[in-house]
Amino acid sequence: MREFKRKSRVLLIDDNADHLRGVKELITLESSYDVVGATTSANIGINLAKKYRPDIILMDINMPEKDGLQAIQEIEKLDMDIRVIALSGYDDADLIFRAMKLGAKGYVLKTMASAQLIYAMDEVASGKIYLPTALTSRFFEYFQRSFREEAATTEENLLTYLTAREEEVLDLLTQGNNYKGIAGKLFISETTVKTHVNNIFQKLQVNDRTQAVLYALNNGFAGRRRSKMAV
Amino acid sequence: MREFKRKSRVLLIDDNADHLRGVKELITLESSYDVVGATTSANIGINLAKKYRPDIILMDINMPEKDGLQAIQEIEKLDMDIRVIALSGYDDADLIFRAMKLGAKGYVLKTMASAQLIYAMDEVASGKIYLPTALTSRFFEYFQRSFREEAATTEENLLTYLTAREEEVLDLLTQGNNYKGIAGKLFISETTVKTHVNNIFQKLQVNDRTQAVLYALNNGFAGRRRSKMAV
DNA sequence: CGATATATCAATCCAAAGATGTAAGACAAA
DNA sequence: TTTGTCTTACATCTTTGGATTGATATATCG
Repeated sequence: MREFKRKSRVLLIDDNADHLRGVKELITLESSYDVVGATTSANIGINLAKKYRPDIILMDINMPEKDGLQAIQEIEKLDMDIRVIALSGYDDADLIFRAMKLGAKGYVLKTMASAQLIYAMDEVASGKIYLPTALTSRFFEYFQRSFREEAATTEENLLTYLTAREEEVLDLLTQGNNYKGIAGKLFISETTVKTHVNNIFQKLQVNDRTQAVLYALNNGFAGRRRSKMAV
Repeated sequence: MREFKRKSRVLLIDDNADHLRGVKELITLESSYDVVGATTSANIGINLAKKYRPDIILMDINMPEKDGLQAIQEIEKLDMDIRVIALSGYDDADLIFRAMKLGAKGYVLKTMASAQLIYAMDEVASGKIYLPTALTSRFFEYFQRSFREEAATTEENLLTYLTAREEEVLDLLTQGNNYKGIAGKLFISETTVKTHVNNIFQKLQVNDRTQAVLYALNNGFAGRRRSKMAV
């Protein structure tokens, strides 16, 4: 089956013309890839991508004119099943993290052996996501650090002092309910809700419902709302 | 230098006694590791960890009594530089994601060759984070999917209708300020703030400040507050 | 058993928040 | 210049929210 697979079509985007030429030659030597375009401009590259619908894009992400990361984002938005491999001169954890977050299917250093680039392309062409082991380690260090910081602040958590009922009330607060709404949903009177809410304020050491909601969300109160990580 | 390195101390936690014994034998055969403990109970394991301070823990994460993930979390909280490698029978993306998020330094399938387990231990002992390539791919698929969904919902965003000043006001709202606080910080009168806030309510189609804040936080309003991903 | 914690409800009272309408000055685009 | 948007500001009125005090019923725990 493998020998009948059609060649994968590759688009190259790299503002360094020399490097662009080098990579192009390297890939053209590989019988399993066709270079359908090569440009030093991210914007032109995006247009070429729309036009030629390559299978894979090798994208330099350290470009002055337009940020390669932004270009990745725009290409992903097209939702055309174009797989982007980020090329970079730096093994900066933050860069790796952001590239992968934006949907890059691989991240390869320019200093790496050409065999590794081809291997990455093979893996990505077959639908996998490829990160060199060393970069995977870096990625995870960054990834875990961002959660360790969270965990640290979650240590002493005023939320633990809330009773079960108070948690229910707080949960409804974090959904934007007012007293009447909460009372209706819990089948209790509005004044009872007021009592609970006031007790919550005392325990969380806040002055109003907005602050209570913010405290809850910033301190691991799930509230069935999925959240995010800043880019 | 390598031959002078002291043996790494390993603690095994696996509720399956047979598997526990097998792994113990396997590791004892390796000259570079000492098994300092082996237990079928997560709780006992945590206590052993405190007592013997192993370098590495191999932790089964599919245990009925106590969740292995929770055990990882507790061990990480100890902050004793104990490196946990998750052992699991399943290559479930969500399990991998949560284990790594909680600080596991590796994730190895029980079905994998023993050589791979030893390799993972070698890598982790040397300070790296190790995930088999296949699992790395799974992890990233999960990782990227969680962001794609975000991007999708952020498409049509009522926040874009806000003026610059309104965004400033909303930002202060998401920090728990009341009218007086916002007026003071922006050097404008309280009535002006009221005007802005009311306009914000109209544009975001909400009824009160809490709902406005929730809308902002759930729709990519950065608000200089780092956020999280639910476990 | 008595002490304590929780959940329920009510009556006040004051402050804060929200709705609505109006309007003036700045500024940019048509 | 005119038009429109944005920012500022005020007055008025209604509703909601928050603080406080006190009361009752029901568990749970020692």
